[in-house]
Amino acid sequence: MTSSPAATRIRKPPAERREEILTHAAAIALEGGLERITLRAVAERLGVRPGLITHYFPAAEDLVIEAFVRAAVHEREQFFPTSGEPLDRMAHFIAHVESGASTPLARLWLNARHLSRFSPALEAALQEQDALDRERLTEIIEDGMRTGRFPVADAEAACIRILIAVDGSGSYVNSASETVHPAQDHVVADMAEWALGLDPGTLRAAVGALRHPIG
Amino acid sequence: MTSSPAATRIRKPPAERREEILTHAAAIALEGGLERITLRAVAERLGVRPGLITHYFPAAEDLVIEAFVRAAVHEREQFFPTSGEPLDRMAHFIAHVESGASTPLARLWLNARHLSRFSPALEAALQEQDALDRERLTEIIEDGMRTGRFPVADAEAACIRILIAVDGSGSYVNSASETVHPAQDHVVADMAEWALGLDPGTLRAAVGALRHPIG
DNA sequence: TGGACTATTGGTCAGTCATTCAATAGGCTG
DNA sequence: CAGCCTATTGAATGACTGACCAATAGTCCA
Repeated sequence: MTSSPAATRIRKPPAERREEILTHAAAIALEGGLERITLRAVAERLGVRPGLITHYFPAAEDLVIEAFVRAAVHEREQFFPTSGEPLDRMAHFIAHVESGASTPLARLWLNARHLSRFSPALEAALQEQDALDRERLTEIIEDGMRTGRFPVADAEAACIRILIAVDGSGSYVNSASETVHPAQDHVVADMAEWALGLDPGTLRAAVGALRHPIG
Repeated sequence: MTSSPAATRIRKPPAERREEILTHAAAIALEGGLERITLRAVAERLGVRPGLITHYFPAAEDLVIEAFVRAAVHEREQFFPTSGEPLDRMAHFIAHVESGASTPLARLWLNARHLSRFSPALEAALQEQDALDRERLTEIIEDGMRTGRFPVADAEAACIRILIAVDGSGSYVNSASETVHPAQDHVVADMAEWALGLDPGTLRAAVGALRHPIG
């Protein structure tokens, strides 16, 4: 539509072009899955010839991995607020998961978790990103423990339990059907309450308060 | 090894051949993943020409789906014991998951959950199998509720919570590294205790008793 | 302004995949 | 034992994929 069939060749500084490629590859991965990141698909989106992608990423697998990392890093910012009370930060995290806003990311993780079976390099990248998530979440929990807000004793154990709840409910992200049971919608909040030693309903209330702020 | 290069052509009754194809396809899926089910791969395993597979499965996708179902159905029997006290049956289920015996199946489910993104037919089959698992597990829970062994009120909610724990811990099945935290090894038992309203340690003990029976 | 560096192109190649179809031959039935 | 039915083969096709490489042309610098 926009460009003429034989568009004039545009030459960009390597760093910028590489950036551009990664951005579009990450977008493709989020939209359609990591296996849709092909030299041709990325090239077409950029209005460029496939050979150019090979020039920047001699091994296509590396592009896939870097695109995954980029998407994971970028989306993480949506999850973890930088400041606030530990309970609110936890509620924010859970609200983001339960709202469905994290669906594309959940799909991507499911995708990567499976694909890592065939690619040790992707597996390594995935574990690194996993560790970063654990770090962030553990921080929040430790904050809450310091202030006495979270009665739990072992922050890492709680973190792992919460993340397993997140991954577990994220398993169904590709199942189109409606929720099987109402409990499913709030599993993460419920399990987090249990994992953190909070009174039942504490987190659900905090999550609700986030959605309908009073003041 | 066994067959001569130009083996004589063996003609089998269609039902038997079809069965054979499905069995080998399911084996391939369990070993290397659903995407390894190719006409050529299956044919080679059977000592047969690819065209024959097409003859029985005109659309390759159907073979993949049926192979997945076959593997899922077959493996389910390993999970759910037919008789015994509800607590023991639950413990058996959890022991099977936590022992690592279910690893190949967990990999397969992860695989199918991701692939179902691209195939509505696979997605339907997957949901059907999912429902069967829920049914089996819910039965056990309802049994335990009837006898007063499980204090929980909502069997389906408990079932969903337990399965989410299973799927959540199954997410890491392709991550080669050792366990990050000891809590990870027993998440399913711990979460199940919580979901069923059992005293902490009840299920862990029951699982342990299964592994080291006294009498 | 001219020249060098290299980003970009265009084309090729080998590999994998599913699908299609006419020809072949195994084994049951009359 | 002859003949039919169809399970099975062999080969070709087209659509993908990543990788490779020589030719081309932007853009910056001397």
